[in-house]
Amino acid sequence: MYFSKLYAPTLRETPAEAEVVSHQLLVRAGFIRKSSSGVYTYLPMAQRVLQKISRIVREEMDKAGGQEVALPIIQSADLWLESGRWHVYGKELFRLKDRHDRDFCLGPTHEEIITDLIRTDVSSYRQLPLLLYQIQNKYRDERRPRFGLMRGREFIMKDLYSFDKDEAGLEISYWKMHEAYTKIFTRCGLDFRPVEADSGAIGGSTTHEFMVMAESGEADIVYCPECNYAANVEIAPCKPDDNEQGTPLTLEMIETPQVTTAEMVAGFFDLPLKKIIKTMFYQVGEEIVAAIVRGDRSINEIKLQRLSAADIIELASPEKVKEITGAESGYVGPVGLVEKGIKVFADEEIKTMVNAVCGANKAQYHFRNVRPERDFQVTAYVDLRLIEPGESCPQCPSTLKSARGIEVGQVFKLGTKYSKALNAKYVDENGAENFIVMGCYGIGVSRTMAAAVEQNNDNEGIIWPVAIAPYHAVVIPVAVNDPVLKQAAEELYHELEQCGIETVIDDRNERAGVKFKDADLIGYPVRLTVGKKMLEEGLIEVKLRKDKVISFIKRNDIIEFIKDVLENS
RNA sequence: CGGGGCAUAGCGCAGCUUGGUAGCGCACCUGGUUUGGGACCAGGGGGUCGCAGGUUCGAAUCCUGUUGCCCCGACCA
Repeated sequence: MYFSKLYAPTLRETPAEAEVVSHQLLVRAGFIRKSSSGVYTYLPMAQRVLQKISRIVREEMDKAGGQEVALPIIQSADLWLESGRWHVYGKELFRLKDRHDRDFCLGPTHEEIITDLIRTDVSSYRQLPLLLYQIQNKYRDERRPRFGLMRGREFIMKDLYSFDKDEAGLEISYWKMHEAYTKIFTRCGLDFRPVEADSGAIGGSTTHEFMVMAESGEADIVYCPECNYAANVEIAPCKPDDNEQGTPLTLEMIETPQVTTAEMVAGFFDLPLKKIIKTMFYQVGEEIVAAIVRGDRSINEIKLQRLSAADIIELASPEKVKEITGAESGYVGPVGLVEKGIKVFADEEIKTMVNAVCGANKAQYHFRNVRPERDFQVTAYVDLRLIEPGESCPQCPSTLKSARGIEVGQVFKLGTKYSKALNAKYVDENGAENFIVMGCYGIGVSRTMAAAVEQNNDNEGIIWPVAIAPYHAVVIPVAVNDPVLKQAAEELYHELEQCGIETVIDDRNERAGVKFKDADLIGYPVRLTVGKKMLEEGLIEVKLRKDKVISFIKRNDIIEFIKDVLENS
């Protein structure tokens, strides 16, 4: 490709609205432009990257037995009413009406559509397992689109749905996909981890999220450096720490003016934070429940939520807290709550606390020498806290580290949720009807592109992994008005192209500095400069984007050299 | 959805407080000089100042409304 013809308008300045580095660089390097909030146009460079990612995804899906389909983006409300999600999906569903005033939506995901498809055409166990996938635009009217491609309202996603006759079959499909995902992200050249995660509103038991490791990621994860354990902090199980024991003393109420936070309480009583009991109230549907953890811990709301059937839990309003306890938050505690009919969920660590301190449910007072069970009742002891780095790995004796990740894929076991809702059954070997057992497996293709940039960049620009780079190499003739140099660059360019090395030749009548800057910004893995050394000694200057080293290779050896570099990257 | 901010040329911004008919840098076009890390000189094109009302002799500037966009939070495959 001749750069002079390439539609890749680069920008010297960073657009003001771009916050994260992937957004800034993709805009600056001429890959994307914003159309409206959370909606982007992909320019030729981005399109090439997306197609490379898609191609890798397709190859691995096909290898795993998947078959590609194309599903409607405009979906009738009827199916969504049938599955019940028309009302529960909420405002994130892009809804529209046709000229007859009938309801439709733009597909945010395709469980309804695909289940509808197979329920009419799949009727026998002989047709199972079946793996169908699609790579298409998805639509979600995000409350707050942000971070460029990372959280858009229109985005490209691969979804594969598996249909099995039973749980055992689903188990096989699930791990097949897990393996395929591992291959996909490995081939894309990304540093990633599959992590155990919360299955959220979609339901189902097991789920893994595939996280590209990057500081800018939205997900907090913990992982073990020794074994393969990794989990989203939302679900990472915690082992209770041993509490300091001692002779139980008598409960006392102490006046504690203006002492409200756990840190202040600890300071006031001259005790470590771990001797404090922290009490939080949550609104769970119509009910208010209390959750208690040690002062040095945080409550994991996901774990709390899993204890109830409610979809949403949120911190109770200060008014509610006062109404129930008679005190302001800061002076609340678990004593007497169960007697008032309030459920109290205590973290497992609470159980063995001795001579602890908690709010007295009376303004300006705390209790000290509190002991669970002697001084207050709990509804249940459960794992309720947020894990912290440095805690021990659940699988091995090592300690966990923390990291942040960008979720680029997830694998879910759906079970029979949708087949039951939409009545998708098959007849088994014994002639009995059963619901089809489903799984769904998504990869954010456009998000993967952004994640790749997020993980691979420096001050100068993007550093594309070879497998998904828009082009492999750029040839820079240092002066295009020197006919000999220009000719040499042209020949090199054509030879590279003929060898299947995707190349851009920067034939613009620009100073070399401009071309170098753009090459770094765009992030071609290999840069070939044709300059004085070519004319004088027959040497081509080679620089790899990912490192600083410049080497000179004989013109005759250059093709083999580049091939070698690309294959080993 | 709560809180905050912004909207002036393709991009980044100034002008607004104190109304007088729009400017800077980059980009773009023409000519010339340059040519290994975002060159220089000269000339040029491009904006109903987000939109709609209002105040005023006169509004980018003041007032009201409205739309879009961004950030923080809540929420989320």
